[in-house]
Amino acid sequence: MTRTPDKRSDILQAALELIAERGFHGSPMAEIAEKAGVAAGTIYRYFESKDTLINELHRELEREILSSLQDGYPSGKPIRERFLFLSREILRYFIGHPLQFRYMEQYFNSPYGISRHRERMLAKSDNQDLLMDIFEHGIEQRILKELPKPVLFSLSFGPLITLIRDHILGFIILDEAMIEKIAEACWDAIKR
Amino acid sequence: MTRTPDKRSDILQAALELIAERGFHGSPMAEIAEKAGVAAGTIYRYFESKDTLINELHRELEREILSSLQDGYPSGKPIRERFLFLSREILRYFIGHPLQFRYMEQYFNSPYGISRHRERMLAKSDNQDLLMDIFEHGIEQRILKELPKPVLFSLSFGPLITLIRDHILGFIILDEAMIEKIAEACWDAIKR
DNA sequence: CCGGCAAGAATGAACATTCACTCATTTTGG
DNA sequence: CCAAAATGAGTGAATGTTCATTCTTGCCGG
Repeated sequence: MTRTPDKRSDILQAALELIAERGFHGSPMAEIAEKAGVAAGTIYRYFESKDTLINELHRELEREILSSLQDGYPSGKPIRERFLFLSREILRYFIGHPLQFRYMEQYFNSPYGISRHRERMLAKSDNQDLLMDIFEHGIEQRILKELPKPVLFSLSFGPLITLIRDHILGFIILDEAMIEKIAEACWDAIKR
Repeated sequence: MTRTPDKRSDILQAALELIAERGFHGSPMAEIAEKAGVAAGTIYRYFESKDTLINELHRELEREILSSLQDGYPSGKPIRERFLFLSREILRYFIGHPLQFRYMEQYFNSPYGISRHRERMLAKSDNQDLLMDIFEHGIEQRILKELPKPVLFSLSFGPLITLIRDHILGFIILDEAMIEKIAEACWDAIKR
């Protein structure tokens, strides 16, 4: 852990690294503190509890990922192209950020993530969700299959999650050519 | 918990129910024992440790699921039909067995499952794997996309996992008509 | 048919450990 | 020189596991 003047960031970074590779329960506060180059008690000056730390870290990662996806997004282009852009970018982002992926996975497979998921699904207006927009218009224009949006979502992103995990665990290698083929296969799943 | 003469089964059943809904860490041995109508120490007459209990439960569930998938499998029929059969059956099985699904999910997102996954991926001959057979012949006969088998696997089963979870959490409802459409969408993802 | 008895099964209180969190004390920096 | 920041030993609760003790069962000699 390289010490910086910003202890809060050090703590978040240490938590990310530890939790990504050992899970929430394999990451005691004492160890996070040590990795961050900070005393155990210090964490509680920046985060109310372990739960708070975990949730705030999730929020920060989510923000980073969303902003990375918006970067270079071809708003004006056809639906197919926009969809392929997002699929490719998600694959690339997580392949380049395995810790973030492992953390998010842990998070979503825990009580934290499930309640968060619940909030999102029941939320009236889902902020600026690029994907929902694609699905909405894609169905209207008869380009996409006429399925509920959560189903379209699962068809396109379910495989990506599984594949990224297998890549990170070293079972397969996703190079650029493979990424392209996968994005297109996902498109085939949802297109009419 | 209904008491039966078979304490081992009682313990496994209690563990399944508790862990499925609260996770490994929300399920202390004392509580599993109580739910099984057994004293804490008794569990250790049947299972060496909590880890052993968790792994043996996984094995039993896996056996049940596999045997359920083999039941009625249309061996002689064309590849497309066999694939659709498996997709539908997996959806149906887990929709009818939500505890089993939640348990398996917990398991695969834990150190237990990751090492198990590793074993499987590196195993030479994967016993009688119906799916790998479909992929193998599908590629040969130019029916399926020419992609590595793990990729075909993710494309077909990644979405199912996500969808089953959303169904169990109550976010969507998968009826028979929807199951059919989903299985066909998965087929579109892998077919040439 | 009975009474006692040995062996396995079951019990649950006690133990050791782990871990999130606290707080009296020390260090830092302006 | 003092207020805010940081420290880390200490605390109490939770939990996996053990084991001395109790209970159950089935057998056997009388």
